[in-house]
Amino acid sequence: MSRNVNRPFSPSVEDYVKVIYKLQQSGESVSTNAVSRRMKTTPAAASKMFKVLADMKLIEHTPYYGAKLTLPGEKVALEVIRHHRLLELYLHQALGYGWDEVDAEAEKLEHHISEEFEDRIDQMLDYPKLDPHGDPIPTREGTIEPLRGTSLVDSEAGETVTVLRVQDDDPSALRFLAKMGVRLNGQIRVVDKQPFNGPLTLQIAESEHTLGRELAGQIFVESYSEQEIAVGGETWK
Amino acid sequence: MSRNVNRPFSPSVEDYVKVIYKLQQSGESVSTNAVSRRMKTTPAAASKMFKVLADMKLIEHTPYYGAKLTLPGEKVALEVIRHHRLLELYLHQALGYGWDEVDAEAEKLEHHISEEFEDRIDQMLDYPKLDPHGDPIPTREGTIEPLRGTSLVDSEAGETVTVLRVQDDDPSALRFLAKMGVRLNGQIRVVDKQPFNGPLTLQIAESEHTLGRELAGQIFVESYSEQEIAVGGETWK
DNA sequence: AGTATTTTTTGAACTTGGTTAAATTATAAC
DNA sequence: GTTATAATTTAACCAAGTTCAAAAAATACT
Repeated sequence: MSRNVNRPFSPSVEDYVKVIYKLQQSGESVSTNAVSRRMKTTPAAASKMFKVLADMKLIEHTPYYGAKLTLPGEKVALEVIRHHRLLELYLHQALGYGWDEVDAEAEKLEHHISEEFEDRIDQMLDYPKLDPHGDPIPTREGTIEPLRGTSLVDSEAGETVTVLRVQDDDPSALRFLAKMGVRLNGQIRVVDKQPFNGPLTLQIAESEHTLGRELAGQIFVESYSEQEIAVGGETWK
Repeated sequence: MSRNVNRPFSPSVEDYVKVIYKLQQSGESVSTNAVSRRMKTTPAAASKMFKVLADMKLIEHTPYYGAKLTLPGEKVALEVIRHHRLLELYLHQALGYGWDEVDAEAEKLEHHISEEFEDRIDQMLDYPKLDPHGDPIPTREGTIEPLRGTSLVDSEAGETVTVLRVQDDDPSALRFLAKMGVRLNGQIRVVDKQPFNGPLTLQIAESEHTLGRELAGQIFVESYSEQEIAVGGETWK
């Protein structure tokens, strides 16, 4: 196993690359605007950083159009994301952190752990494949499984689905959903779906709840029949 | 417990304060030179930083003479040291890090863990009092027990002593001592002590070893009879 | 005491990552 | 197709933390 033993990139560079990676999953080319919004800086800062990243060959940047990661850039992003998701799972499993707490702590630590630390918690967790929100953990080698599930908003009334993944960025949303009974690998029956972008009525465990389109969009599911065995992230506080 | 919930100091400031704390344990006033040597920067950088720290009221600095921590400065230092030593012990106990490996990893993480993390590993470790090298772990409240033991070089031939503490800065020295059988809370019999700053002959477990004054100076012991129960850091890889 | 040496501080300059305001380019609207 | 608007980049500047070289102060030497 060789792999970049010394990560020569600053936390800031790592963060930009990570954000670009996530943004380019949805749309093709990534704009300075989109990046700066996510990073809570100004577009000017992102624009400058794009130049730095382009010099480092981590992105290809066509001025006024946007950027996309190079192969090395993608490797860097996946290494950071690997750290993040391993840390999330570790904090959850080993230290009892809640669903909603892991993201913030992992965010701070992801740039500062050694490969040694990464390997040890990976081993401790028995080489997990998913983080506590159902996101795939990249491999050491820099590969990653595709995101699983389709959005709950696309399910039809009457369907019963299994929760595979939940958007992890907003702690209060996570707490809200958890309180409602939403669990990874748990079942949800779509009782009703109001038209005109109205809320969904869901049956979770024994009780019924209504949920707005926005939050429902953050839950990714598969039809109940086609389940597989989940490998990680299946325990809860 | 209130305690400074947001640590508003940069990693750099925290590091300087920590180094000053350690240096002022031996000599009274701490010089920019001594600090810069430890931090592997230039005296100019330390001199600049002394001014910053003085403005922050973390140190009192008399130009051309030296500096010492204020009470708030000491609190900051002890908080950082608490993080460091808790992390060392956690890495050792929970993740199987070796004696010699914990310092470097803790060094990187100490500035980036939350109070939440600190509390959780503290609890996980059952509120330990000593780190894996026998150094006392400061309390949340910013107090610390005095360093235990007297240097092995001051022991006389014929004495049998218990190892209470070992200097932690040099990993290769730690590996060397570990290979020789030096263990926290282990016994050492001083068989002989050559004059003219010559080496000591030690009996550790069944075998005899010779050890130079320099390394012997890094081992802190107490006379075998006056032992107490050690509360933390007593297990080994 | 007076000079030489060492230590400490200061000043100018650089790097990284940020801001605000102005200029530039793309996109949308009529 | 010109014009208005929105997005992007550039320019000038700030702050933290560093370096190197020079100046200033303390210490040591004889």
